[in-house]
Amino acid sequence: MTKNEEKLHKYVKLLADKNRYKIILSLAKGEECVCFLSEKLKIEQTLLSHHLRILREEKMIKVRKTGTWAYYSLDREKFAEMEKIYKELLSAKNISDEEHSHNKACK
Amino acid sequence: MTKNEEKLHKYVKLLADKNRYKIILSLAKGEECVCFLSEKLKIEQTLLSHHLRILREEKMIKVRKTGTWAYYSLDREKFAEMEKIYKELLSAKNISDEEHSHNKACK
DNA sequence: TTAATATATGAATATTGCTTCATATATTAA
DNA sequence: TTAATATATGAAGCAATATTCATATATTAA
Repeated sequence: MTKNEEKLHKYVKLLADKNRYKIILSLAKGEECVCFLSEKLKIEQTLLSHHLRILREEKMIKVRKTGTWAYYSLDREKFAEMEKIYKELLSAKNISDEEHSHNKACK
Repeated sequence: MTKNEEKLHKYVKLLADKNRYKIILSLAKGEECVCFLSEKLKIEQTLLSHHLRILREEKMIKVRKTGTWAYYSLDREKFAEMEKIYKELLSAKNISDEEHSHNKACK
C-alpha cells in the first residue's frame, strides 16, 4: 500500500470503533470537556480517556487544558487531509468497469 | 445514533479490515475477477470469497458472472450515498469550538 | 460422465484490540 | 496540607471478528 493508502486506512480504523466514532461525531459539533462527553455518551471515564488518547496520538483531536479540565476538539486540518486522500483514492474514476475487465492470472 | 450515523459507521467498519480495504482500493480502479484479485492482493481464495461476500451483502460491491468467473466492481451509488452522509455528519461545521464550549455535568 | 477450474460457505481456531480494574497525577478548595 | 475533583495510564481479561480447514457447488472441456 502507498503512504496515502496507509494514512487513510489508519483514519478509517480509528473511526471503526463504536465509542471513538461517537466521540468524533460529538466533537464534530464543537469542543467538549471530558466529563461532559463521558456523561453525554455514557462512556466510563477510564474508557473514554483511553480512546481520547488514541485519537490524540493519531492527531485526530486536540486538547486544551484549563485547570483540571480538558477540552477536546477535532483537528480539522487532519480531517481535511483525510478527505482529500479519500477523494484521490476512492472517488468515482473515469475508468469504466467494462474497459478495465480482464482475466489474466486465471488458468 | 441516528439512521445515517449507523449507516456510515457500518461503511467505516467494512473498510477497517485490511483485506477488505485493499479489495475496495483495487476495485476503485475498475472491475476485476476473483482469481485475478486473489493473485494481485495475495489473499487466499477462500478468505477473499469471505470478504467479497461481506462486502456484497452490505451492497458495497456488485458481481457479474460469466461461466465460472465472477467479476466484482464497486457499487458507486452506495459510495456516493456514504460520501453524502459523511459530509453531513463530519465536514467542518459553522459552529466554532470556542462558542460551543461548556462544562455542564462537571461537579 | 469424469476431470479440472473457479468460486462459495459452515465450522473451528486464532488473533486483534476493546474494556475493566487498580492506581497515579495534577489542580483547586478548604 | 488534606480532601475532592478531573483526567490519565499500565496490565490483565475478554469479546468481536478475521483466518483457516474441509468441503460443496457450478461450469466447462475432454
